[in-house]
Amino acid sequence: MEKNDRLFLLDGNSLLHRAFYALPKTLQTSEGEYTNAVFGFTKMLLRLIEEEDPDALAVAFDLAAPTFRHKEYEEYKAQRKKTPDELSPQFDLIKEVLTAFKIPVLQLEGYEGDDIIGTLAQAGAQEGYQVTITTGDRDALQLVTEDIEIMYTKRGITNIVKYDLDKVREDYELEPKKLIDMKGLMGDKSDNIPGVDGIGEKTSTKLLHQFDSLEEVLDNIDQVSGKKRKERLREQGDRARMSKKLATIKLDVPIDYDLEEFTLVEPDQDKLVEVFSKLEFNTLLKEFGGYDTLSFSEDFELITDYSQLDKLINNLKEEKQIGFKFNFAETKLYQQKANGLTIVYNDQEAYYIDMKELEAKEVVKALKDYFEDEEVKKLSLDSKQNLLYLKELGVEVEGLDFDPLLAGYLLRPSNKKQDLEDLLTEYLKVELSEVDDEVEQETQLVRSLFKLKEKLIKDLKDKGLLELFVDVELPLIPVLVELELNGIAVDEDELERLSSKLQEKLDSICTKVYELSGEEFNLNSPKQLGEILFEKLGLPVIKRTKTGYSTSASVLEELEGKHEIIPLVLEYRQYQKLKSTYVDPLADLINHQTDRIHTSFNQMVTATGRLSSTEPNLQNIPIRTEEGREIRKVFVAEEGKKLLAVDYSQVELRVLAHISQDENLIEAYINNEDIHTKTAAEVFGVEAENVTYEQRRRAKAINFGIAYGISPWGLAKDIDVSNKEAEDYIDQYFNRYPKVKEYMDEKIQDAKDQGYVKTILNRRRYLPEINSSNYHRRSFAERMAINTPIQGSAADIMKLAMLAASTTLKERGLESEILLQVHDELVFEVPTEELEEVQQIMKEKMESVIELDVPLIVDLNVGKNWRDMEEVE
DNA sequence: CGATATTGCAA
DNA sequence: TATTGCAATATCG
Repeated sequence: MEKNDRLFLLDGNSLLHRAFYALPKTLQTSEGEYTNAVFGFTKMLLRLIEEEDPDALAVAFDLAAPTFRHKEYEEYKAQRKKTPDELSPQFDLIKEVLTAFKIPVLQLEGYEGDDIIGTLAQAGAQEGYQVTITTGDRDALQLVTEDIEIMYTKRGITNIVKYDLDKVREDYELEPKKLIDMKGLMGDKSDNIPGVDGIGEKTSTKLLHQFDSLEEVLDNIDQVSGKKRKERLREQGDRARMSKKLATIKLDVPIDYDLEEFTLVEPDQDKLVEVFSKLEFNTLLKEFGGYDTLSFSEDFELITDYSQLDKLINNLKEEKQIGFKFNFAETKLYQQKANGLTIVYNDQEAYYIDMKELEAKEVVKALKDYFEDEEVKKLSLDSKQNLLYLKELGVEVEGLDFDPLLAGYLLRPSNKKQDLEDLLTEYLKVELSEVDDEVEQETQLVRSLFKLKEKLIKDLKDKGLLELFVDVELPLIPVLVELELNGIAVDEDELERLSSKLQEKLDSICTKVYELSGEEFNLNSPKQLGEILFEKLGLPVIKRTKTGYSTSASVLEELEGKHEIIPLVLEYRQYQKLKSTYVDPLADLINHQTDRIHTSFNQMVTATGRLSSTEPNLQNIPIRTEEGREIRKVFVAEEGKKLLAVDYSQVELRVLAHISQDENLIEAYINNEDIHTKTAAEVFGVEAENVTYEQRRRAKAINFGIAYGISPWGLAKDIDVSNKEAEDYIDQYFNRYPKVKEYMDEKIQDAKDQGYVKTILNRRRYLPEINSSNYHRRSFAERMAINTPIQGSAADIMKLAMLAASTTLKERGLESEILLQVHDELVFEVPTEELEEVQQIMKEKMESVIELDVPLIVDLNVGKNWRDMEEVE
C-alpha cells in the first residue's frame, strides 16, 4: 500500500435501501424479478469508482441474526418495518454483482454492517489509509476523524454530501465522538433508541457543550439547568447510558481481514457478464464488453453495372432463401428513393447493388420474378417499408418469411421500441461491430437476419406464438402495404371551406372571451386560462393538476352557468381542436402525387395487438358531435365509386361472452337481443320493454366499463351517480352475469401464475406489475389482465378479417380496395358496379373468420363520403 | 431544441 | 380512480 491510498467502505444495507426507494420498481427482469435496488447500487458503485478512484474498497452487510444490541435491548429497531418483499431477494443479487467485481463482502453474525465498517475504518486509518465511508445512515458520522470521512447519500442515490471533520463540527457544533453522547441523550426514533424524555437535538447539543460526555452530564446533574430536566436525567440515567451503548458503533469487531485484500482489482469478466445477463442490465453489459461482436465476413460484392446484376440474378436462381434490405434515401410514398439494395444468400454471401449507379426501375424489374416467387423465402428488416418500395415500383413480394422486428414484437409487445440492436443483445447476446462504411453496415444488418431468424423462430415456437406470426402477422404486412399505398381520396376544397369557417368562429369567440375577461391572453394556454377563471374571475376551483388548476372540459362543464365565459371557452376549445388537430394538418398531409392521404399503419406499437395509425392518425377522426363529424365529409370516394364501411357489431362484448362462457350473455347474443337494453333490464330489475332511455344509457356505460376492468369510482364518474350506486350496479351486473366475474378473477390469476395473459390467437401480454406491492400499479396490471384478452382478441379477429378481405378481393379479381382499418371497422372504396357483390361477400367473410360461441355480426354502411353513410340491408 | 404536462379525439 | 392509441399546444430546462 502507498501512503495516503484511499480505502472505501460501503454500508451495503443502507445503500441498497436507498437505491430501492430511489428507483422505480418497474426495473425488473422479463420474468418479473425486481432489480431496481441492484441496478441503482451498481450504478452508484461504478460512479464512485469512476469519480473517486479508490485504491481499495469493501462492502459491509448486516445479517438477519440478532446483534448484541438486540440482546442488550429487546426493543432495538423493534418498530422497523420488515424489508419489503421486492427488496429482500436483491441482497443476494447485489452480493453476486460484488463478487463478480471481486469486491469483498463483509458480514458477521451478531454485528451490524456499521460495526464492521467502524472497526475496519479505524484499522485502515491506523495503517495510513485515507478512509471514506459511504452510507445513507447518519449514525456513521460519529466515526469521522482526520483520516476518516463520510459520504452521505442525502436523498436518492445521486445527492451525496461529504462530511469531514470540519463539516461535522459546522453542522452539529460538536466533535464527531460526542454525537454518540448526543444519541444517548436524545435517542433515535428510527432505531427505537429511547434516550431521555424531553431532550432533543437543541438540549443535547447544549449539554455537550457544557460537559465532555454523557457520563459527565449524569455525574453533574446538579449543574444542569431546569428542574424537570434534572429530575428526568436522574430517573432515566441508566436508560441514557444504555442508549449511548446502543448508539455506539463498535470498533473492535472480531473480524479477520487483511486490508490488502480490499485492493481494487479488475473484475471477473465472465462472472460479470453472467450476472448482468441474468439481471438483464443490457446497458451495463455493453459497457463491460459483455457482448461478443457478431463477426461476419467484411467481404461483399459491390454491384455497379448491369452485367454484374445479371450474374447475381443467375446465382440467385438456385437460392430458396434470401435476406434483403433497401437502403432508403426517401420514404415518402410515391417519391420513395433507395441508394442501394443489399442481398444476402446462402446464409452469408452478400451483395450490395448500388442504385446510385444503376436505375432503380431497372434493378427492380430485373429482380421482379425473383421477388414474386413464393418459393423463395425472404427475410427482411422493416419489411413493410421494403415492400412499400417494391410495390410502388410494381413488384408484389411473395414468400415473405421473416422480420425480426415483428417477431420481437410478439415476444415482448410492451417494449417501447422494437429495434434490431435490442434483439441482438437480448436474444443473441451479441452486438454488431461498429462499421464506418455505410454499405458494409448494411450488409452486416442483413447478415444478422439469418442468425436472428433461427433464435426468434425457436422462441416463438416455444411460446406458442409461431402460428400467429406465420399465419397472421407476417401475411398482414403486404395487406398493410396495400392500405397505405391506396390511401383515401380527399376533397381539398371542402377542407379549405372547413378551415376558414372554423377560423371565423374562433376569432369571434376569442373577441367575446377577451371582452368578458377584461384582457387579452392566450386562450390555448391552460395556465393562463386558469389564472383568468380562478383568480381574476374568482370561479370555484373544481380540480387541480400537478402544475396548477385543471381547466379540462369536465371541470368547465361543472362551471357552466356560473359565468357566461364558460360556454364560450368550451366552444372555443372544440373548434380549436378540430382546426388544429384535424383540418389544418390533414391539408398538409395530402400527397399531391395521388391527391390522397396515405396514413401509416403501425403493426408493432400496441401492447394488445391492435394496429395504430400515424401521419395522420385516421383512427381518431371525430364522429360523436355534429361539428366534429363534418371532418368526415372531406374523406371521399373517387368518381364512380362509393365508400363502404364494414364494422363488427359490439365485437369486444361478444368476445367477452365467448371467453367468459357466461350463459346469460351468450344467450342474449344468440337471440340477437339488444345487449344494452338487456343489461339494463338485468341490472335495474325491470322488464326489457320497460327499460328507459336513461337506464339503457347507463347500462351501455356499464358494458363498456366491464371490458376495461371497471371500478365503482370510474363508473360513477362516467354516468354521474354516487359511488355507492355504481357499486350496486356492478354487483348486480356480476350477479346476473356470474361467469364474467369468474373470467376477471381467472385472468388476474393467470397473470399472477404465468406472468402473462393471452388472446384467442395466443397473443401474449406480460404483466410483471401484477405482483407489485404498490396498489396503483397492481390494480392497473389487473385491469390490463382483464382488458387485454378482450381487446386483443378483437384485434386478432380484425386482423383475420383484413387477411380474408384482401385475399377475397384478389381472388375475385375485384377492383375494390381496402383503405382503412379503425379497430372494428374496415373502410373500402368500391366501384359502384361492384357494390352489391362486395357488400355481400364482406359480410359473409368477415362474419366467419373465426367461430365463436356467439355470432359475429358486421354492419354495412355506404356513402359518397365518410360522413354521409347509410346503413344497407 | 427536446422532454413533459395538459387536453381531447377515436375504438 | 376504466382499456388502447396519436397529436396539438404550452412551457420548462
